[in-house]
Amino acid sequence: MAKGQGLDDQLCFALYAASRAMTRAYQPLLDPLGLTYPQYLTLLTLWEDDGQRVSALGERLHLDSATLTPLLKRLEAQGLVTRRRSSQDERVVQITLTEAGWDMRQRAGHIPLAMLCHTGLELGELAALREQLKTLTARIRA
Amino acid sequence: MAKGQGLDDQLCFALYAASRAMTRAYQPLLDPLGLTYPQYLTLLTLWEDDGQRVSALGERLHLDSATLTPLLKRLEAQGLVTRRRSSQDERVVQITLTEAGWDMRQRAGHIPLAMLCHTGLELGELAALREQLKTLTARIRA
DNA sequence: CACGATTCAATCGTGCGCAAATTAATCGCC
DNA sequence: GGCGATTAATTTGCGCACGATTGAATCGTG
Repeated sequence: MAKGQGLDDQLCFALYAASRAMTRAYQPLLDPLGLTYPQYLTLLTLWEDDGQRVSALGERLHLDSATLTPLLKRLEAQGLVTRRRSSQDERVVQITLTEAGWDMRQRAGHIPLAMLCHTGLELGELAALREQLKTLTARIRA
Repeated sequence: MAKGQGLDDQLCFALYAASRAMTRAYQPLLDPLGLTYPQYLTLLTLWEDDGQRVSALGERLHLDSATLTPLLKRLEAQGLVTRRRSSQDERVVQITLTEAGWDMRQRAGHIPLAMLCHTGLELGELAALREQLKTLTARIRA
């Protein structure tokens, strides 16, 4: 049996397992807000930069419109965002936070710190791991 | 604006993005074999330990039977595994690799090294990152 | 101005991922 | 042996992800 071929030797499985564990860890915090994990990430993006078009959100989150369109419709149905065609360019749909969408920012404000505690990582460890993952992601995508 | 609240500050997003980037990177290698990424991980598990029951696979992969049952049916439809009820306990379904399932191990044998090259990581870096992710996963699940 | 190429979002089809409900078999305890 | 509790897998329903296609608006070039 060649070495490095087992499930537990694979970085890909460690990533896959960690990512799903992380998603599950967020769920008890997001459920009371009526949000899913990708919806929360989408709101994080909008809180940083409101009024983005769908394609810009997609570039930021690395999701395509086939994923975002229905997700944004669900956020709209919850009254958190509005979807409006640009008058300058009718192809473009701009996503804008509603009052409730901005309010959600406060309601979700405790989540990052709660998750930081949950991971049990020092701030420095967290930053180091995050940067390693970003580097890895950039290399993989290249 | 509070610090540590932005999308790019979140470890969760770095993990989420890295995991999906990794999955996409495997795809060109798996497509010719007719496998998806979770199917490949499932086969890795079976190559290590053939004849496992569905619940054992689930514990190994941290997937529940609602995910595995249809996935395993698709692997069975491709002729890579057989699903058979245990005669000792009719509730249990045992998953066994077929000849084609074992052959696939050779056909997929180049993938780990190819992906290692693709990440551009040294063996030591990879092992370190992998162990950090495992530790993180264990802490999150605790 | 015309018209092919491009861009943008939406749609369609497939395969996860997981909570909740279901069905069938086994276990435990009397 | 009988019967409620438990266990194993399946099914159902929903929300991502993503490749591929579509349809509409805009751009670019002649």
